[in-house]
Amino acid sequence: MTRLTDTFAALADQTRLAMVERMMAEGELPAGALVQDAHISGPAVSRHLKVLRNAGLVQQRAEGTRRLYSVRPEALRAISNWTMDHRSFWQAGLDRLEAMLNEEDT
Amino acid sequence: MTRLTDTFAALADQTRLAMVERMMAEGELPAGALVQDAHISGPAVSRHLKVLRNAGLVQQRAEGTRRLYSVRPEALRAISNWTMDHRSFWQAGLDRLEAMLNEEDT
DNA sequence: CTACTATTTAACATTATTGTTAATTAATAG
DNA sequence: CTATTAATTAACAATAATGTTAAATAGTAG
Repeated sequence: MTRLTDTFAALADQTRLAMVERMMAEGELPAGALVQDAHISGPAVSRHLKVLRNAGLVQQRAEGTRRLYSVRPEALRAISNWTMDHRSFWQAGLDRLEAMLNEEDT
Repeated sequence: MTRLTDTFAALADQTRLAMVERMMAEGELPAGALVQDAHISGPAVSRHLKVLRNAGLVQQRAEGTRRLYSVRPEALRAISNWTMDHRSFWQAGLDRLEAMLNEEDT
């Protein structure tokens, strides 16, 4: 199991957070596509991906010479669970959350 | 506004995460009380508190010679909001979340 | 096999982070 | 004023993180 601090550490960097958000929005992406957006070198991106992978935040799949990366939902769920575990602390009342739920879905 | 990456960075350390969790559970605590639990020196704890403060995760209040620290709910809410913003990605169905809500509250 | 493309690993420099002990600041007690 | 308690800042060492360029690895094409 990945420790929560490792998950947080993986997201404690603008470049990595942006990569993760992009993957969540666009789905699986090859390393090369992620290099385009990041204003850093390929090797740097490659290592950021390694960090994300070691933290269990993304998974890798090979397709020919490409490496396709995608976010692992479990990792995000772990964060969500943690905030939920402490919901009583930061949430004044249930109203806000319920409103959010009712708003977006259906 | 604190950047989300700063919030994650603040929680990317076992010592700090433990301190935050303890403050959420027990409420406002003097720096000294946090030193007890952490197996590191006072100055080290002091700097961890500074990191948490700079990240907007905790707030400080003076009472005599003591410094009372407490977690800022907004910070936790920011994380929760982020996971919620990407809920559609990590959440298979609404079932799980709704179950959680109905379970703990009334 | 050679060349080309995609990506990672290696080697290295720079800057951040974290811990320690010693010194400083600040409030209160006598 | 001096001593005591609470906590922080200073100075320093050790380790980790991040970026760069050059080299290596691995498919695919001809």
